[in-house]
Amino acid sequence: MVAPVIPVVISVLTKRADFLSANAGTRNARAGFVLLTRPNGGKGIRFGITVTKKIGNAVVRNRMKRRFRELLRAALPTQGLPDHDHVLIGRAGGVERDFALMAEELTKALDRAREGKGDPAGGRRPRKGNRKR
RNA sequence: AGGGGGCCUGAGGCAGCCGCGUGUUCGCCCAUGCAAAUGAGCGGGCGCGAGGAAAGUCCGGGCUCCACGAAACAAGGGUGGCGGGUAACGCCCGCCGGCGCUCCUUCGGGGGCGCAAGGGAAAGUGCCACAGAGAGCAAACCGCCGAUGGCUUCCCCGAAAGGGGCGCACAGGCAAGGGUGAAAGGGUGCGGUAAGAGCGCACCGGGGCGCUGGCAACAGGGUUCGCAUGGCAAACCCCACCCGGAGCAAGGCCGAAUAGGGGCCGCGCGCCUGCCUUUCGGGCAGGUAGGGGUGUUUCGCCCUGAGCGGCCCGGGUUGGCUGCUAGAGCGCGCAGAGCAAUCUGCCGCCCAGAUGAAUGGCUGCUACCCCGGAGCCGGUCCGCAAGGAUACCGACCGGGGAUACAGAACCCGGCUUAUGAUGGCCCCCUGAUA
Repeated sequence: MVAPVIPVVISVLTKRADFLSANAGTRNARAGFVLLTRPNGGKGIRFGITVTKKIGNAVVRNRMKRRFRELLRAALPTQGLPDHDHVLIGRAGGVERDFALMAEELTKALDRAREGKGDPAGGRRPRKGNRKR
């Protein structure tokens, strides 16, 4: 049996199925991002980042992903939920949002997730905007 | 100096802390192994780490697989002045002809800049809207003429017949001018004529045939023809030349849960009833023997009832590895050839290989622009000097602003499109003349 020097092992989500299942987890939305958390059955702390094409072109999306990685790198070893998948979904407000501000927001979102609280149950408001205008 | 335009360059730099991808090297540890070694992980050192467009995916190639005997033809697609460059191109360079603008002119022409898909229209078909009288074997609306023929209440001559004149615009002639149009059957001028017309002449333009120069596109000049034989080929078409298709999700390899397929071996494939079928025989349904599970066994219950077990083989889904970066490579290196594109030789260099996809976070200094300040500094100005002044320039201090377009995804050569600041060069216009 290997005795790990660093107890916290952080790995990256690479399978589409992992992202889809994370969708069913706890959901905490902030101005710049949405945090999804879901227990993964003893696979350690894992994270993933999703930025859709709606956010911008490739340069904007890559920059957002790099900043999110930096946020998670700083926060997960101490504040991450053990044996959970963490998925950050980029929102339009997070493109040039102040880094320190987003770090605070991530801390608060992780705190709420640890308490098991998410945004209102169901998470799916009745869709607006489908009406004919 | 100000304004406008074009081309090129350029794509901020340095440092600190934390962090990422990859290559290499060292160390530690783990797995397999007698060992050598191999593989995985962690840590340290060192090297490298997005673009001029990485973009759009519009052309041309390399590479890979598929198809194919060679070649030709057909079909389909593409290209289209000439020469050169190139691996190749629809790209690039040079030249030729055309058109536009502008300047000069001895009015013949010449210079500069720019634009363009620039083979063939007497091989054929088709089209030419609207406007206009007429648009393709031309036509006659306004107009001009009315010589010739015709008419004439007028005038003149004449005795009359008749003749002449002024007229009319009926026949007729004309296509200069007006008008329409993208385009109206060469242009300008003179002659000519009733009016006109290549009707005649001069020059220009054009067609045919030689000549000279040029590799050629073509140019020059000669001679001849008065010269209707539009435009569109980016409508079909004809001619010449080029092209097999698909793409790194190409292609190759590895392992193999589960389900299904094939082969071999071992055991089993029995019996009864009903139905179908042309036969040897076979098929279907039900039951039963048998087999399996539960259970210590009997009994019972459930499943199965013609297959069960073992070994091997190839294919699919998902995943991993590979292809994957040293090349038509790069160099504001040098020399040579060329007007140039580019090529040749020598020298130097190694410059991303990610795959939910590596460049980020925080901070300081500096670089660009604008505003303000202080006269401690250098110009500058005042003064003989000591010294003073601060409109302007630089340096200094303080504050503010701007930092674009955009992220490799197998790799090259182009094209197109996007793009903020800084330089450099050139052109045009206006103003000035130190």
